[in-house]
Amino acid sequence: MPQRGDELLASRRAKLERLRGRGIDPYPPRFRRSHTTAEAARAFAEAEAGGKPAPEAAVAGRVARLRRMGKASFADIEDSEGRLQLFLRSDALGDGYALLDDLDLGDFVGASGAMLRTKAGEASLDADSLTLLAKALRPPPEKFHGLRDVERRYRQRYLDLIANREVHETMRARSRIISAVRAFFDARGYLEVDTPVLTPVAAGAMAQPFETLHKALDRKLYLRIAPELYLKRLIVGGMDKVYEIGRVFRNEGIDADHNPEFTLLESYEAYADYNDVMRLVETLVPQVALEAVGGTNVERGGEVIRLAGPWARLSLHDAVAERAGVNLDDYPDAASLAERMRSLGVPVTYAESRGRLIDKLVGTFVEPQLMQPTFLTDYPVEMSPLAKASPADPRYTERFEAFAAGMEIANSFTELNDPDVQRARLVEQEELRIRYQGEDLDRMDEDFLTALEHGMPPTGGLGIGVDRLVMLLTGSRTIRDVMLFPQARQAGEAEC
RNA sequence: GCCCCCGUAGCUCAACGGCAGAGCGCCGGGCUUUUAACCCGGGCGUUACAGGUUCGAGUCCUGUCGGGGGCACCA
Repeated sequence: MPQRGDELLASRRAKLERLRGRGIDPYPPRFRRSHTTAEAARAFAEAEAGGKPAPEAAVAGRVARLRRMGKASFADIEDSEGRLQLFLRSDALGDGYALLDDLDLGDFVGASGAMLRTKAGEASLDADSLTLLAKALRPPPEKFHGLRDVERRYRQRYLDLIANREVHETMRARSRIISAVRAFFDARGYLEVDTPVLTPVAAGAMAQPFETLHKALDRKLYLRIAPELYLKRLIVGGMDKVYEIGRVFRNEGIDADHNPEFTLLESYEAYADYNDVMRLVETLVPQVALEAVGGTNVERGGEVIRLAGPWARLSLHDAVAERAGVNLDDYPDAASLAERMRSLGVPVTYAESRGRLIDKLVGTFVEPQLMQPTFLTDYPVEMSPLAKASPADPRYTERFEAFAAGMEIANSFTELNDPDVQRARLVEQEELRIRYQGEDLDRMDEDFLTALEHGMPPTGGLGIGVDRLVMLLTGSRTIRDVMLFPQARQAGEAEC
């Protein structure tokens, strides 16, 4: 099947064969570089400042630009750290200059020589040898406009990385953020653990799971939607402070801040409660920001978001009363609340539970306004089956979610540790799912309930969406920009 | 799952229903300090795919595929 652009590929293949004909291996096994591009430039600048002779260097990278003249040329090569100009002269390279005839943009080369400042003032490597390290058989994206095609940016991320250098910096920031989060928990004596990704019950959150099959056991398994219930088993077992950073999978829609697989941080600390966790979060986020992006202020839509704590605290009840004008206590059941929301113009059906209605109310009137970091606290019990009820008012729980830039970034509660109450709450959720969503999936994790019956100490738990934290700290507008290989949107699977 | 928008050269983009174009890239030639190098010459294309309307379709219509945005879903 002939492809478009065949001539371009044929031209590169012809060069490949010519090189082989000249006894040049287009894919040599190694090249020893003495400096990265950035190191070479730095060493040169230091030598100049100290009045020392220009350093020798062996550098390597991908040819990003090529300015050919008759007997002298310039090639800009790129590695992960930056770009360096090679000054290639016929009299310095001798026969090696002929390599330029078969060199294309995108090829990898190595070069050695002394650093030199050109007439135009650019630090360059005055090459006395030039070696082909890998021939590129396909052309790189256009050098000036870069790669704009969103589909290819994500599906062929390597092209995006070649053409759009800022992607490298976002991913480095992501790596620094995760390292800083680890360092934060490690320094506080938390143990990092790994719990199962393949699980017999899709529990710990409400999302739809991905299913798979274990052949030898002939058993259906689910990719985890949250590590929560396993981490609590560890608290039961006496591991008092644990955390996990791992991938979870939710079979739900894809949009600017949802991807089917994403990275979730969860931590649990025995003898802590949700107030302790609030202090943890408002310490963690600014500290990570400082270490990973160099400051605690980030910009979002022209507004400066100040991450330094302490953060605002606002009860969900008061937030809804203030911003939606609805006193939740006046609408104790789903039907009356749905009626009230309709009068506010919120599109609701009567086939929604009270918890879901409140969630919609908060999502419509409260969350989008929470630009500065805010803890929204004391969620209604219907929305929080794993959280301990407030002793002062059992209609609410000791739970908070943290918002910044209008985005949920953390969820936490004083964990429910009464096994009988926990069972009753989970049974209630099962009934709601069957009644409102027609879901027949068994979500009861009996082993977890057994663990609770062995006794779990009072515990404060936390979940943070790591990708959203990276979005917040890097100013990214979509979750796809902070994940290297986001899921393509793709319409539903073929029906037949 | 629903609604709206988009798909043209390798890349970035033009083209009133009337001969498919430009810049970069690429190919040939020139050039020993360039910076999106420059100069001369060359369009390299199944206009996503399949049908339809029309004298004539990149453009209008239907469907399919892919993408983007919004809604729904995500306790």
